[in-house]
Amino acid sequence: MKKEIITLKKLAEILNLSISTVSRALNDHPDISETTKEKVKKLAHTMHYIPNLFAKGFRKHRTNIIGVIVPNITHYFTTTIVRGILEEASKRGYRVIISESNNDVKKQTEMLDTMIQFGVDGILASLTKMTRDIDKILPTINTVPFILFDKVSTKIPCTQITINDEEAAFNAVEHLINIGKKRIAIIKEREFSYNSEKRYAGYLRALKEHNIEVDEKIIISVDDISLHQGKSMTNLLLSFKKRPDAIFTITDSAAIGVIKTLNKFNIKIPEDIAVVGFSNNINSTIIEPKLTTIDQPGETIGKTSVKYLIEEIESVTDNITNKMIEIKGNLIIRDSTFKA
Amino acid sequence: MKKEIITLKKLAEILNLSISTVSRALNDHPDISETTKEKVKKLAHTMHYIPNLFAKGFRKHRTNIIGVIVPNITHYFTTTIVRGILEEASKRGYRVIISESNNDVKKQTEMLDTMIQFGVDGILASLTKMTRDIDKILPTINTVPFILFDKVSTKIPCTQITINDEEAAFNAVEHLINIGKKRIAIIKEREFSYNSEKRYAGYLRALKEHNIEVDEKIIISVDDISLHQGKSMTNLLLSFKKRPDAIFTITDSAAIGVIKTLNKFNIKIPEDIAVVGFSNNINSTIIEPKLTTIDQPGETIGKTSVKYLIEEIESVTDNITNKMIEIKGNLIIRDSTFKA
DNA sequence: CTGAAAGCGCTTACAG
DNA sequence: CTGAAAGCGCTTACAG
Repeated sequence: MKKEIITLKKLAEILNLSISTVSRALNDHPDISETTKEKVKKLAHTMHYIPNLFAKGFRKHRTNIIGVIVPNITHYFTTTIVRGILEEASKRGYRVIISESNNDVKKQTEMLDTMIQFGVDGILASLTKMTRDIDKILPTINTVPFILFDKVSTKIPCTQITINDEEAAFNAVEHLINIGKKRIAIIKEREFSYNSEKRYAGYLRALKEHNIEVDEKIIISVDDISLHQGKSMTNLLLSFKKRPDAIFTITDSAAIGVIKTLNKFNIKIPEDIAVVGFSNNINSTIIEPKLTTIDQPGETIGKTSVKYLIEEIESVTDNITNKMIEIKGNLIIRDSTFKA
Repeated sequence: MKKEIITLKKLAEILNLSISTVSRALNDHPDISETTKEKVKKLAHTMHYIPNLFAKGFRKHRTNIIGVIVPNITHYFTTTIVRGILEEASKRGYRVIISESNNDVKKQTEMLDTMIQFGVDGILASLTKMTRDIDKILPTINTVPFILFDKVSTKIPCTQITINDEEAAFNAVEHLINIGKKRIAIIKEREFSYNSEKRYAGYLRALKEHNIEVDEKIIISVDDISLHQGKSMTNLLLSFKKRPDAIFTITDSAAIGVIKTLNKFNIKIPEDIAVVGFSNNINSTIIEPKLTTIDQPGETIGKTSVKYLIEEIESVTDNITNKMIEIKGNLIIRDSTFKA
């Protein structure tokens, strides 16, 4: 079933040229005459010559493969990043190998090792939730160009690409203030997470700049920021004597849980309680009322990550300065905060 | 910054052994004495020897890479398949390279070529919507083991893995009949699509087996089966004198459009009109009422595809019989058809 | 049980 | 402008 494989050697034999010349002709080496080049290229074309990229990569100590690790490939936002990565990588002649850590730190470490062993030219990683033992990751950073995106950690010395969490959250909360809300609750993550902390910081700054007192009671921290937690925390918030008039959650899924619960109790959104999420999931327009949220430009994050990674890979010098890149997220105002 | 690379040669020098012996020791060749093996393995371990898989693959004419092509990586169902593929492939020692065709036939062809050129051991593909010119795909099938999943085409002679579209649709429609519905509309795709046709066939069979007359008026075909089309086709259906009492759509997104429109007109679901989708998207539990639908076990489809592909890759004989594998989807009954 | 040697398909200094 | 040769890191028939 296998077709005969055409190699440089075969072409050389047919053309009565040396392998070196054929190789150089195909690579447009300036030393080779135009006539020879044409001859060689023509034959290569008609015989459907396909260079063996493995031999090439092996020879050049380069594989042109980028390794990508994500915690969960089924998250919509992640897939938009992946799309950006695939597009930019393929445009620049790189292939992409993807692994999913399933938020398992051990798996993540294994995958990093496997990728190194496999000979990827560089790695793009989004960390698992609980990546505390940075020790396991540091060795790989020193082996191969390494960049973090989305779920990052300042403890790891490398270039990191995130959304402008703090500023975007600030804008979201300021929007709530602008529509007249004065008692704004936040639902965030309890465990330290870069994104959650930044968004919380943005929340605090917005309140401060608008002289709104911070009330610890309506700052809710949960272990697992999910639709389910959004529901139960809303129940909690509704049980307070002084109910909030707006709820900002650091993810859309939690925000959807909030809306579902408010709907259940026939609480008017946004009049009684406004809701803002973060991510612009596909779900955010399925729920009624549609959710005001921050659109995270996943494709841009993916493309940018690839750009910086390839820069490191192809850089001739070894002294790379680590950068913190923030991609702008945009507030999308929908019915959950605004009544047309 | 690059660490020194340990090779077989280096190990051999240190141990005063030949490269061949070291290689064999590491690969547990029976000829090598236990003492030597131990010595070699110990040093390899302490020196963190990592075999160069590219050299290995190059030597053995095998890359242990599987190429995967999907039309749209952001679709939830696709990501669950991808998850299954990644898991099964990694378990069997294969890496996965993913490409997204964006439903562009030309891109799809290019990607197939690139993958072949890159030397993947086999390809797993889900086709673009309009893959009519099979000619472009046939050459690759003859070059490398090739399997289709999800979006398949009977015109291509290869093993194909799909959900049991016909049967699942039959079950869905029979369920509607069982809850007392007698005038069941279907929203399907106009252009020939394997999945759509199969689901339509299941619909017809269910009506037939229950002696319900087929009414062409409520068999709606659209170009693009989307939420938006779900909405407009519902408007159309509602304009009929004889309205349907149930709507079966061949995708969840269309079904969600249906529900949104019915909600808008305060039509009771499921009492006045019941709704069934197909896929079990995440969205199907966000919408109210929650959507009855067919759960497609994406992970199983992914794993099964990998299983059959690797079987072909590692098969010694060339005569492989093409199989049509159907993975069972399960009807998930929710509020859009059932009132507890 | 171990080693020398060939070879996978390519690139590239070196020589002419 | 072209060629012979070395070498990337590994495996494996062949020989001893």
